[in-house]
Amino acid sequence: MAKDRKIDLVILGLLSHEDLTGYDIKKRIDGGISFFWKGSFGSIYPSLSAMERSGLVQRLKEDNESGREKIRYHITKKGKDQLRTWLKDEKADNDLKYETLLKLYFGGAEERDITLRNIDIFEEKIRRDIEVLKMYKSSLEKYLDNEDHLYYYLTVTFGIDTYEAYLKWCAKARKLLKR
Amino acid sequence: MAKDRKIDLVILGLLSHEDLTGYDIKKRIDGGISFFWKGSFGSIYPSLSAMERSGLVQRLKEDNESGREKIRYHITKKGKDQLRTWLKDEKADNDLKYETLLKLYFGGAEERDITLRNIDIFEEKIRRDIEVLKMYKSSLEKYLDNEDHLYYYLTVTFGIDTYEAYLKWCAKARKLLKR
DNA sequence: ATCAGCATGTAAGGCGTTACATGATTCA
DNA sequence: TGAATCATGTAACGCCTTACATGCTGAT
Repeated sequence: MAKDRKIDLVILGLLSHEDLTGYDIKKRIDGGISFFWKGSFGSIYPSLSAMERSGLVQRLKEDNESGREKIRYHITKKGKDQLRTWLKDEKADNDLKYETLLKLYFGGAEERDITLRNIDIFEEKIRRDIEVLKMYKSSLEKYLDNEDHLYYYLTVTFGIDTYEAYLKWCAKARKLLKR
Repeated sequence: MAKDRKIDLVILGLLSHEDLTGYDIKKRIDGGISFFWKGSFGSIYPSLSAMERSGLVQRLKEDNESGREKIRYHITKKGKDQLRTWLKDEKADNDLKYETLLKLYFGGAEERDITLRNIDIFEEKIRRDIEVLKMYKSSLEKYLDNEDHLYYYLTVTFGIDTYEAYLKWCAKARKLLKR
């Protein structure tokens, strides 16, 4: 039952780049990292409150121009230390749940057409997603001398490379199933 | 809050191949499908009880040779229908959580050596896992005329192909980071 | 005026893990 | 005789999602 709220680390990581509101954090997660991590408001806001209580992040007093409620957070020294401790920790679980592969594995319970259709759907989704990643890639390529951008770039190329492997596999699988 | 216990489908899928005990099911999950799905006793046994109550699976009366407690389950007609309905359902969420990529993305908070080390660890794990997959592959190749084996084979090649893409990416990433 | 997007948060509940509890059997 | 494996199950608890609740702001 070790405390293992990965969302905390995601938030600390994002805050190590810039000060952000909970809403901003959600947008950052939905943007560049959503293909390998997800997060909802229902986990972000409680995490921010908890981390504020334990001194990992700080509320910034906004020059409340409007009166609109908006809480921007800043990472503290303690928060940065926690982030670095996690980065240095050698264990990392990559927890993959491919429902598509599950359906493929149990495909024998239905007609082949069903499996072929499921592969098509998977492929279509990947084709759409890879386009987005390629756009990210080309905009990141221009600033590889920026340290952070280099890291973003590497995650994006990871995505593109694996997605391309998926697409090649789809073609092979289709061929095998159509025989 | 839609009921969405995927473990139920995993179990129904496995039972569509053969009658199994809860313990057997755990072994099957840890074997061929663990690289894309996981499951623990704490979810398997409650799922079996629930599915028995709703008539998706049936206990088999063992010719209790020994007296040793052992409950083998059989999938019912209703269970098979549920499995097929799921296979035909076009939505499939492939939920990937790569903690390694998260650490990579936030790598800027530490020295490059840390990131390089994390890539090494990732690569070592993949190299080990790909060997296992290749063994599965070569034993499955002999029986591709068997419908079920064809499906197992396809999931295994999916794993091998993507893992090979990971390995290529590791080399590229290392090169970029060492400049 | 209306609607999309900005912005924060809570409540209920589902899913799943880890740890625990228990005991039989097989094999060295 | 002791360890590994077979075998079933429960309890506690953690994490997260979905849905709900609320209200402001900016653009059309």
